[in-house]
Amino acid sequence: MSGAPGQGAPVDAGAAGETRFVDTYLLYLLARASSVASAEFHEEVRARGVPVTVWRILASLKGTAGLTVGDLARSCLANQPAISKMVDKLVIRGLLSRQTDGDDRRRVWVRLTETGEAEVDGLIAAAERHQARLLEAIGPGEAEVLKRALTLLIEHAAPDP
Amino acid sequence: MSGAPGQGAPVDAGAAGETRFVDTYLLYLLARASSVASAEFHEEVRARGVPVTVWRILASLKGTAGLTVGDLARSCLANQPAISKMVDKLVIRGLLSRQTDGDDRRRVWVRLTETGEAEVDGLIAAAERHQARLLEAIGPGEAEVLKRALTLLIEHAAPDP
DNA sequence: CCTAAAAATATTCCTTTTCATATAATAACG
DNA sequence: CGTTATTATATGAAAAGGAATATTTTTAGG
Repeated sequence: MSGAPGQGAPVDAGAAGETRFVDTYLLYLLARASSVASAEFHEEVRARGVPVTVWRILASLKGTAGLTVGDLARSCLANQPAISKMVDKLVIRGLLSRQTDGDDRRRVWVRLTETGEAEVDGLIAAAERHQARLLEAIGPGEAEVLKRALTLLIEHAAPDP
Repeated sequence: MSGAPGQGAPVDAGAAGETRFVDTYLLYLLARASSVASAEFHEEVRARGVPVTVWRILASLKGTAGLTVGDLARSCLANQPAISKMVDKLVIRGLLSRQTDGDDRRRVWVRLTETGEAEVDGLIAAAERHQARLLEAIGPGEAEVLKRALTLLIEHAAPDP
């Protein structure tokens, strides 16, 4: 008696008539693009035993002389408490160091240790290889168009605080 | 914008002229654009007492005759167990219904109830208002360029199963 | 100065997500 | 057909994340 839904064939995921609101919704398109473009590389990162959040923390610090906890959180697109806790663990694991600022003792500088540098260097090399493949797949011209449009969007959507 | 992460410009890298790897990394630019562009509206959604995951579930179902749990999870860019559990709660709250497929009893169809439809209609109206403002801010031509580039990226990065 | 407000980080509590696996049903194949 | 593989969803323990708040330090105002 448990009939099939709607008697006729119900929708499958998105094969037929895409009349859903979300399919024309810019924020969804953005989220989806980010998700699918990152999926493959994030898989590779996890396969190396590195959670994506950790990758973001390490990558954000690379090329800096250290970031405060708050700036690090913003760079990781994450909340401050989440980063605070994750930094704890990475300090324990020897990848990061913490140091209270000398002038303003509320602030805490987070830096890569030698071990952390080595770890992130390998990850960045992998990221660059992946990005090269991705850019080749979509074409360099298209990549430039995309980057420019994204930058413009970021500027318009997020006025500097 | 109390709890919303991810706004703002690239973090100060310290010495002038220094450029971090992430600041030229396409996947980071994408994640940041998505985060920044969504932050304001997600704040509005949460202010209505709706977690973002719930918004995604409801919005994904709108305009369909139901989705299976797996398809719903993919549409929400989330894991299957997470969606399975959240659907549980929304069924209890009367926003969704579950029904096992008649032909293939492994599959479970998830649908909006009348209450769920009413809830999502209000959210979608808000989303459309927000999107209109966003598109106006970046300009309609730019929006088209962006949508086209994102669609292309999705097609190239996501091999359809 | 002294006190009130603001800022940066840490902490607490609770919800959600994740990872791995269990369960159940269908498909495939000899 | 019976057995093995595969697919879809659910479940359970552990980790992560988020909202609210505490703590410490600095800044501002009178």
